[in-house]
Formats: sequence, structure tokens, C-alpha cells
Amino acid sequence: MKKPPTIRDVAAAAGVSVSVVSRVLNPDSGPVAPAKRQGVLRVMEELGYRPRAAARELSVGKALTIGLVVTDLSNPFFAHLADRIVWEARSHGVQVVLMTTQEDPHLEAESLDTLMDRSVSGVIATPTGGNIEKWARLQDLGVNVVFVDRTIEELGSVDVVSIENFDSAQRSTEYLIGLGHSRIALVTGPKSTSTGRARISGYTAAHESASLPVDPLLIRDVPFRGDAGGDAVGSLLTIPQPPTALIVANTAQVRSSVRRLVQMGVDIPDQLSLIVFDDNPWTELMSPPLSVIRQPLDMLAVHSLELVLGRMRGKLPEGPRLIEVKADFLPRNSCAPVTSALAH
Amino acid sequence: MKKPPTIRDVAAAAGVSVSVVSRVLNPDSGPVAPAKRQGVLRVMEELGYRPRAAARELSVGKALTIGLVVTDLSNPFFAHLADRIVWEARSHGVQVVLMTTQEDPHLEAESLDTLMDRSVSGVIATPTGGNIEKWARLQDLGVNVVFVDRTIEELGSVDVVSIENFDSAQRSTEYLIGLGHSRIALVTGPKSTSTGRARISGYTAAHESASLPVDPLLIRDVPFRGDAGGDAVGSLLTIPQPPTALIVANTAQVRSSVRRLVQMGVDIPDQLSLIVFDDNPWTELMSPPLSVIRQPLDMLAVHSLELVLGRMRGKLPEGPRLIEVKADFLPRNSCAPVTSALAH
DNA sequence: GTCCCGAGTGGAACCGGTTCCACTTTTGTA
DNA sequence: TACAAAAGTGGAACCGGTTCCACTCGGGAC
Repeated sequence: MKKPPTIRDVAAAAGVSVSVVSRVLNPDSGPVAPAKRQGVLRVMEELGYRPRAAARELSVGKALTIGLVVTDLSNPFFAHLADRIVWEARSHGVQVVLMTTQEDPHLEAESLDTLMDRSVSGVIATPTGGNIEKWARLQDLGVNVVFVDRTIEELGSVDVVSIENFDSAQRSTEYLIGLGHSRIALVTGPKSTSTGRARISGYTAAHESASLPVDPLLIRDVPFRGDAGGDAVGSLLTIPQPPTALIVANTAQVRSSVRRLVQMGVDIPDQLSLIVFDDNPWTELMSPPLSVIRQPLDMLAVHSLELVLGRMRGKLPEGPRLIEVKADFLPRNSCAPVTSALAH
Repeated sequence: MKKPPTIRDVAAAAGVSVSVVSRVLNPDSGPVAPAKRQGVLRVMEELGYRPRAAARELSVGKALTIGLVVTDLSNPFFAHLADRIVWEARSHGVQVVLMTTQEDPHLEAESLDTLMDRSVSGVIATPTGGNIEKWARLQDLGVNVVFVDRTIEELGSVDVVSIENFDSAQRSTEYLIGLGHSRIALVTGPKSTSTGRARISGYTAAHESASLPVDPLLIRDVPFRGDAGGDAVGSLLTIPQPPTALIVANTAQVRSSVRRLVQMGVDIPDQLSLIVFDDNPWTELMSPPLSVIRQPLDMLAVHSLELVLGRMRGKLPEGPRLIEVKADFLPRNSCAPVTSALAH
């Protein structure tokens, strides 16, 4: 258990001062004679020297680290997102500290405190919606915050990367209307989330432009976690005029919703047309393969990281940025024209 | 962008020395008069003081951080595992730095270097199999290493947490043999991994105890990533005496394997009985629902974290520990008795 | 030949904690 | 009551980097 060499060991072995070694480490921080630079580099190599991150953080006051705050990794959407972000970050020499909130503002608050202690220079997050002051304070401290997937309207000054929620919901609704459906149910996240609201708006807009009434009974804005999605589905199928089509507009709710449909023996698409927001690989393997809105995770990851790093490097125009990326609609075989038997 | 208070600010405001404040921060490091402790705590509260992690790390020489090194988070197995570990770690006040290897020893090596720079006090990893010296050096530096899921035999001194690979493979094979199958194919990870080897052994043992010959043609130890699983399946179905049953013994290979079966229109279970190693929620929703070996992720996560933390806290018996947890076999509807039409 | 400027260098303070040690004040016990 | 042991406290060194500053050179301009 021998301890690794320090910058002073390197300096001594190379016959220079620590200042010189430090300047070799950080090329832009000052001049070094080419010969000495070579010498120092060789000594570093020989000694197997690696600078301690903590020491640098302490004196610089910032860490080459970003925090990634997501709901939970059991949700394949976040898992993929995290995967891409970690991968992308590494290629820029940035480490990622991962925290999960389980959709609980209290846990989120804790995470933010921890990230502040760590002096992270950026945070990418899918916020729960709470902790408004805390997010603001984080920015106050010079931490670059980027919200991905969702946003918090009250926080005007953060960068946001999301998919075109309104548009995606609108398009899928229009698709179903085009198949003749007039009773289309929507299961989505709570109205307290930006995504929940935007998707309901898109759904509503599609109805309006088709001059179709919107039945509030068919819109279920329910919590992400637990079986809320499945329960909403169960309840939807027992109302007087049950829907002939269903859009499950949030990844987190797809699993429980589909499970409920399978359990209830609902025939898809003959009895119910189904569209889900998801790019889970399994949707394709089910029978029938599900029609999905595919969220371009790579784009979300790349853009949010670019924003954080761009801010870190300091060279990005002032004001907040909103980046919306397009989501693809992939029709497969879970939607069918409405049949006379079902039309009321 | 005002900067947060330091320990000296607290000390000044509370009218004590920094030593006292530090002792309040670390209760076991020395005595503090109850009255002063209260005073200091109140001042901390008022000032919103939080100790900077980097400073502590620097003087202590270790960080309250662990590294989590997994292949990739797109694999639901690792995603769940990571989720549980992050969750479990937080409840112990430990942060997790996440790194992915993409099954590439070179990237793994980089990750290990980075983790050393960060002075993490522990690492939980699913090793690629390479970098033997590097793992050893990490331990040399006092980092507690725990391998989860897989192991590296050459590294005698690391703790390992895994499922009963031999046993799981043996049981699923026996189950199929019990249904009358005699040509059972196995798709699993490379022989260079401990899991690959153990599962092949279990498979072989089941054959031997049933006095059934083992046809090497039916065993496909292929890479985890890419479409190797699917390709193996494709090839297996075209050999002279094709298998009547298939065990896909690695989570990472399930997706591409099942996709290939679906694409080829293979009838499950009439044409082919199928068992997969996976606890992906979607296996249950497919038709037919797949019989699976369910890996007890929670147990893997909890045990590996307990090991790391236990070592960190110093109070765990010397020598390396091997913890094997039982995996459940969940028969569903993807296996059927071999039919006369298929029996050769 | 002077003067000036920039490249190159080392010394030392600093970042914000922890910890050792010396010192004073209690407390307990004989 | 006396004295050793324990509790409580503050000063200062230390962890390993970064950075500011003062200083020494050399070469070019005048």
C-alpha cells in the first residue's frame, strides 16, 4: 500500500520547481522551455505520476465533474440517457456523479446539496418540479444547470433540452383520428410536470383541429411511479363509453399500462389501438409490435452535454437556451381503423 | 455568485477555533463541550455551511466516493444494478461515480486510472477480464474492489458477488431435459468470462447426470455486444439436427436472440422451447411469456455495497469473500414437452 | 551601450478541510 | 486535599495541487 508520487516528487526528480511541473500539467497557464517540458514529461512517465483530482479541485474551486440527476435507472429511458451522457462526458474528460430522485423532491434536494459539496461544475437533470429555490441557488453558485426531458417554467434562466412534446402528442393523436377513432384516451404524467402539460395540449389541439370534442374523462394525468398507469388503464376500460384507442404518453407508465392490458386480455389492435411513448427495444418484439413515439436519446444526451460543457468552457452566448428535438413516430401494428362494432 | 462560508467563517462566528468546528463535523475525532457543540451547530445552520468535499478528501487522502464500473447502462441488467447500488450507496452517504467500459479493456483501464485520481475508496465492477495488473495495483493503493456478476480467477484477493451460475444453468438445462428435450442449445458469453465458463459447466453437468451426450455444435459462447447472440441463434437453427430447445444464458444476448427468433417466425414453444437469463419486465408481456432465470439484482447490489462499505469501515475479516446468491427459475409458457414431430 | 520587454523560472501563499500536539481545566479517586 | 487522568481547547502543520509575483536572463530597438 505505497503512496503515489506528488507533484513535488516529480519536480525534485526533474530538477525543476513545482511551478514548472504545474505549467506542464496545464499548458495554457504559462511558458515552459521545450527541453524542460520534455524532461518533466519523461519523469512523470517514469514515476507513473497522476495528479490528484481533489487537490486540483480544492485550489481551483471547481471540479471537472458533472452531476446527473435522474428519477431512476430502472426506467429504460433514463438508463439509456445516462448511458449516453456518461459515455459522451468521458470523451471530454469529465466524470459523472449519478444521483437518483425516485421522483421525490426531498431526495432531489439532498442530491443537490451533495452536488454542491462536490463543487461540480455542471448538472444535468430531469427535475421533479420542486426545489425551485435550490435550483436557483445552484446557479447562483456558478453551477451550470441543464434540464433534460422536462423543465420548470418558474426557472427562466436554465438551459433546457427536450423533445417536441406538444408536437409528438399532437401527431399521434392525429394519426388515431385519421384511423377513425373519436374516443381516444391519454395516459400521461401529472399536470405539475411540463411534459404532462405539453402532451395534453398536443392531444387537445389535435382534437380541436379535427373539430372533435375532448372528453376530460379520457385524459388521465397520473403519477409516473408505481402502478398509476395500469390503474388508469383499468379504469378507462370500464367507463360508459370506453375508448377505442389509447396513447400512453410517458415511458415510465408504459410497462404497467401494457401489463394491465395483457392481464385483462384486451385484444390489440382490434379492441383497442395503442401508441406508447417509448423506444424500448421490446415494444418491437411484442405481438403485435407496438406503434411508438421514439425519443431521440442520443440527441438529448449530446445536446445537454454540449450545453453544460459549453457553459463550463465559458464560451456560449449569455441567456438560456431551449433546444427541442424531434421525436419520430414509428407506426407498427398496434393501431387499426375503428370498426363498426366499436363505433358508437 | 457569492462564495459559500468555510470552516473558518463558522469558527469565527461561533467564537471557537477551527479545531472545535472540525470535531463537531466528525464526532469521533475528539471531545467537544455540549454547549459549544450546540453553538457551532446553530452557526452552521445560520450560515448555511456545508463542508467542501474536496478539502476533506485532500487531507484525508480518500474520498467518500465509490466507483461503479459496468459495461453499459443500455443493458437493463446493469441499469437495474446501478440503480440499486446508487440508491443503496446514497443511504450510506456515499456518492457513486459511474463509468462504462463497453466491454473494452482499454476503456476499462482508463476508467480505473480516473478512479485512482479521484481517490475513490472503493470500486464495484463487472470486469472485462483484462487489466489484471491494474486491478491489482488499485488494491495495492488501498482501494476496496468488489467484482459483481463476473470475476477474474487470476485475482485471488478480490471480493466477488455473483449468482450461482453453475447451478442456474444446470437447473434450466435439467428442466428442459425433463420435458424430453435432448438437443438443447446454449447461447452464452465468451469462455474468457467466468460466467460464460460456469454456465457451460452447469449445462454440461446436467447432460452428464442424465447420461445425455453434449454436442459442441449446440454450445455457442459468443461476445456480449452487437448481434452475436442473434447470429448464433440464426446459425443454430440451420444446422443438420437443429435444437428443440434454447437457453440464452446472458442478459446482454437476450434481445438480439429473441428478435432473431421473432424475425424468423419461429413458433415458441411448439417449435422451440426457450429459457432466457433475464429479469426484464418485458419477458412477461410477450406471447408467450418467457420462462426466465431471474437474477436477484437487489441482493447483488446490497451485498456488493455491503462488502465495499464494510471494507471501508475497516471491520470485515481479512481474506477475500465470495458471495453467491441463488437465482430463481420462473417457468412461464415458453417451454413445452418435445413433440414427436420434432424428435429425431 | 543602454533600455525595455518578454520568455522562463522558482518561492511562497492559498484553497478548506483534518489532525497532531501542547496546554488548560475539570473530574475522579485515593 | 492532593494529584493523576480525562475532557476540552486552540495553534499550526499538512494534504497536493494552482497561481501570483518577483526575479533573471536574453535579444531587439534605439
